[in-house]
Amino acid sequence: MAETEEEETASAEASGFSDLSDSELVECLDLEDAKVSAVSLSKPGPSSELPGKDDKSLQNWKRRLDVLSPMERFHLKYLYVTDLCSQNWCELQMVYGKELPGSLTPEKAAVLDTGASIHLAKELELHDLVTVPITTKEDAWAVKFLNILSMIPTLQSEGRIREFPVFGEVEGVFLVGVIDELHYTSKGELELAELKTRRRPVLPVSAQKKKDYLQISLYKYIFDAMVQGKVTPASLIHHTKLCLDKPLGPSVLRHARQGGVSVKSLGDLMELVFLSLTLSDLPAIDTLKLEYIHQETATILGTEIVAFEEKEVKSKVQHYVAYWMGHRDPQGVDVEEAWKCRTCDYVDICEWKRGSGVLSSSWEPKAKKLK
DNA sequence: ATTGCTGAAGGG
Repeated sequence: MAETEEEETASAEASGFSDLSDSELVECLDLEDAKVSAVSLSKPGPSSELPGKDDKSLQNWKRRLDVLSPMERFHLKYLYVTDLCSQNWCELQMVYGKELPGSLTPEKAAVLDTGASIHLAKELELHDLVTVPITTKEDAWAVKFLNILSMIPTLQSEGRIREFPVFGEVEGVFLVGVIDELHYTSKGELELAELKTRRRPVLPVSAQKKKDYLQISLYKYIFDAMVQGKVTPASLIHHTKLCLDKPLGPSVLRHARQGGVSVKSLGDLMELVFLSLTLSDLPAIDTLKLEYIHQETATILGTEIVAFEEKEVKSKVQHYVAYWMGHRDPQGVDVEEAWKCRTCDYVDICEWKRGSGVLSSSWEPKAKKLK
């Protein structure tokens, strides 16, 4: 389907700041007032501050003042693994990122783009990419499932795959992510390898490493659960609200047939994936490896084998999930990590007030344009 | 829309 010039312009704008609808704007502003307002509504106070006087808009107003959990407020049914990782870096920054999408500085975006194309180049070393047009989220998940169905045998026969999709419940929240690389080592162990490209030719500071540990630990946690049959089709459907009876798009069906998979419905496909995951003799991930390379020169800056600490991962996730479920307010960084604010795009709107003893004058406030 | 929805990761 062809797009007109006008439509393309409109969709480009929609990816930026101006994308906020009226209701979303209200929701943002309500962040701090929500609880107070909810209380004041219970008494028949002066209605002059309410917009409109008829029942309908009053009800609307009330609904918006309801204390919604962040999952509800952002209309999320699941989270990305990298959401929790951003949360690990700075929870408030992550929240601002959700509220004001597309506000990265061009400099940062360029570094991310470089990283993304290095990853893409590595992926293309292993396989070709095929574009499959999709129209529904059911189509999107179907393509993900078809990828899994083709990748599992490839891993078992050739010993290496990249960009393996993972999904599953962790501490009450459903997580979706993509494992950078899985391969068997010479010892026959299944190793997860995560490549991190860096702008400067130096190893990351420990805060960055911790975030990367969390990322690959979550991947292992979810992957292991998948191959152990703990991620069931029922759980997947429950969290994603996929419609099994919605017919798959023609391009998806054609792609499936070309890949030798004869399925008619999404339900069929999910059952096949479940069987393939659990009956292909896939082991749990044995080792977690992080590799840091310099973007410009591809110099290896360092390689780390990370120990999987299940209890630590779980308790971290519990803490993060408490925010998403609305059990606690979001937090900014501790004073010791205030250096992170120096490169934060939201530094000039951030309301995180340092606790004891740090004056805002020592913060060299740096005006940054949000775009 | 009196309403709905998601490529994930990309680096600091």
